[in-house]
Amino acid sequence: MSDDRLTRAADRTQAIMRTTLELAQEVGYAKLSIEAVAARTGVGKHTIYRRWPSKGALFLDAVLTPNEPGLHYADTGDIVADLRQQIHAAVDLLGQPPLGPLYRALVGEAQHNPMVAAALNERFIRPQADRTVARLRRAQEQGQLSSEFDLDVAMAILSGPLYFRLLITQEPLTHEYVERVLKVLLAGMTPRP
Amino acid sequence: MSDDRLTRAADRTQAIMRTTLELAQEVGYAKLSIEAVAARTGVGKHTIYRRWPSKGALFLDAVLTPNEPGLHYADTGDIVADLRQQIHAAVDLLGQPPLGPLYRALVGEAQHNPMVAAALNERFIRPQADRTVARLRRAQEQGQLSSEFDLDVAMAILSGPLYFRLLITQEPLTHEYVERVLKVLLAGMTPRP
Amino acid sequence: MSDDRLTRAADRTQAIMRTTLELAQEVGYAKLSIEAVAARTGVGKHTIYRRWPSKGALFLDAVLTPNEPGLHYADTGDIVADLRQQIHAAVDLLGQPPLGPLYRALVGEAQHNPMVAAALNERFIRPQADRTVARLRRAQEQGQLSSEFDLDVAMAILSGPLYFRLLITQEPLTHEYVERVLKVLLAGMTPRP
Amino acid sequence: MSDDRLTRAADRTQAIMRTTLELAQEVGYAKLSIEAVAARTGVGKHTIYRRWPSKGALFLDAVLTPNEPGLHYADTGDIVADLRQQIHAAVDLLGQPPLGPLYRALVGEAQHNPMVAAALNERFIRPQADRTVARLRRAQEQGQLSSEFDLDVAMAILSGPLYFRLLITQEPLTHEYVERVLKVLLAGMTPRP
DNA sequence: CCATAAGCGAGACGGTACGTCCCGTCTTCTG
DNA sequence: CAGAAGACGGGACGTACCGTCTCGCTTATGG
Repeated sequence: MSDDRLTRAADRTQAIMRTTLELAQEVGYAKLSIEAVAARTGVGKHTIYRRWPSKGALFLDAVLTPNEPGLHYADTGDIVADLRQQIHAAVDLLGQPPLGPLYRALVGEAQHNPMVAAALNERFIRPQADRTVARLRRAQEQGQLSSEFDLDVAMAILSGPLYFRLLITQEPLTHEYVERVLKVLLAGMTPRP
Repeated sequence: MSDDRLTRAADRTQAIMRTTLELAQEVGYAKLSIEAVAARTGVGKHTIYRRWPSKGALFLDAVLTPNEPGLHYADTGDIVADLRQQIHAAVDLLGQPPLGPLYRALVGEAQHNPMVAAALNERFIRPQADRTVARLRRAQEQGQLSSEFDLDVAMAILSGPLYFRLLITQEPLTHEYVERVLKVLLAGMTPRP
Repeated sequence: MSDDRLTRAADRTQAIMRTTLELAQEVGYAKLSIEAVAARTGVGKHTIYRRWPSKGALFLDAVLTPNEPGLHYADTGDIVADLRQQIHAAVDLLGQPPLGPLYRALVGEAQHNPMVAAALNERFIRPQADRTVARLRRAQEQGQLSSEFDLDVAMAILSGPLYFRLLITQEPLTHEYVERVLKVLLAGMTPRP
Repeated sequence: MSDDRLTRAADRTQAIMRTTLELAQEVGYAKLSIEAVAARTGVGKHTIYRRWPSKGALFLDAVLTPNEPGLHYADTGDIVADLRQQIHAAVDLLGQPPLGPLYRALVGEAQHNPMVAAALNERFIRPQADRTVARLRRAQEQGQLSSEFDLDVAMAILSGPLYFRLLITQEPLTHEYVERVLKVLLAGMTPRP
């Protein structure tokens, strides 16, 4: 049956991605090798190359598949509360193992590999950015934000400092930090009386 | 003479770094190899390994040495003008070839290699951050900024969105973009009447 | 109908052998692959493996099937004329393309693959050797050869130098050469007065 | 010292050839792999590829180096005795393990690989053939052979049937067999009264 | 002012992994 | 229901670099 085949193929795909994460956590992305993934999964190398064109593509898939951003963005009616909730969730997700280091490596790889960069954007970055901007726009329409406020930039100000810490200064990503960022953003965000 | 010797050694060091940049621009950092750098420079591999412990360290040196941040931060008395000037300079430097792509690769490498991350911070990121914060502090002391304004976060809000574009969404880095960021930051920055 | 089926099967068998010869002539036996034969014939690999256990067996079949030795050995009554005719025919067959190089490869393969060696003997070598010896025996019985003459060795002296040239020194196989061999053989062959 | 270096290199070369023979005897030439030779010798693959361009070339060297034909051809004054001695020595060498099977494989490889064929001729076949013909010529000059006797063909008649047995019919190579060949050859060789 | 050691180019070396090819087996779907 | 299509685990290919290691050859003082 067709189901069987898909299932079997899917099983292997899953198993390979699982091993990839395992090995990446053990030895780091830099020392990860397709050879080792194949060996540990008990799979021929070709079975991997048939599915992914490069180590980067495999790693991207392995990291993002279990972490596709949820489809909804909380909307309690209170834009500040909603933004706060989201940014803290991001800190929890990216600021610590297991995803943190993997995600850092993924962004690192994206600097060398345009295909990875594009896929990362499409599957992870843009969806979340779009939902954030959409939520902001709703708030603006409801008069919670001044009408000339720059929503795209607001989104970038929420994300940018977080990535700056994560990738550049590599200091620990804390809730306290994003709270401070949020506070500054809010200062310029709320409609002046 | 000792001078000669140092000069000779320095010459080689310079030559190797020059070749490294050349090759990195031709084939990209990922395909750069110490073997190729040695061959093109006309130097034994050992001569490279004697100076740098890894490809990452060599690349970092090659990229940063000609781009150490200047020692001063403009201070015209007008904090807004000064910040604007700096951020536009950063866009000019990082937002286009030749440095742009190299710098992206360098940050990418820093995600896999803690030594590179540390050196990048020490030689490039922190000095500039410190000077920015110092300039902000001066402005605050002069009453141009509200006294409870969060200077570290302000600096991160200037840099973060820039890096977010450069590394994550990989859209072109424009002056118009940083101008918009600056505008939002200023909204929360100036002392409220 | 059963006829159809057999015909269909035979067609495929023929087609596979034809492709095998084609490819062997194009790329040489060493680079011949069952994969390529299957692909070019438009046949599943399994269809080949169902018929032949190995590349060697397939190649043997492909080479020998159109070249099974004829059933008769000329008998004009003149043993010298008959031997001469046969040996020149052998030179024409094996000493030049298309069969020459294929046959050399086949003998080469026989050195690694006992099954091929056995089949080669059974289908090609022994039949011809037997007929040669039989023809010699008839001549001996008719008094054209001295009675204590060693017929098996005579056969080997006719074939051996030919194979020596073909396989070992790899000089061109000429009619002049076998003529000289024949002359020496005849010197020890004819009954001394 | 230069000696050290040469010695070191020669040591490795020797070790690799030794392992090659070992493995060839264990698994056969067909299943011999450069990978396995490298692994068992404790040597990088490149160290083998640096010395030999192919498995065939390596194998040829490994087989022939310890078996270069001696420089002399016995000359007791009795051409028959000398030929007999040589041909029996050949049977002893090629007709049984360890060299027999290896040599068969080598000739097999020569059918696919012109470089191997050429080297085999140059290092093993031609030297012996030349010495045999030279010995025959001496005998002819001394009147032991009829003056119009075909020396090249005589040599081929000594070697050919031996190779015919070894490579084609693959029957055991016995002293009795070559003795019978010799006898027929002698019949046409000696000057007729 | 020469002996000596340090730096150097060259590149061999044991390794690891690459990405590809083909093996022979197995499964699926189609004509 | 035989056969094409091709996925699969496996093994080897030949290549590219890794980082370490001699090896002779400058060359430039320091005894």
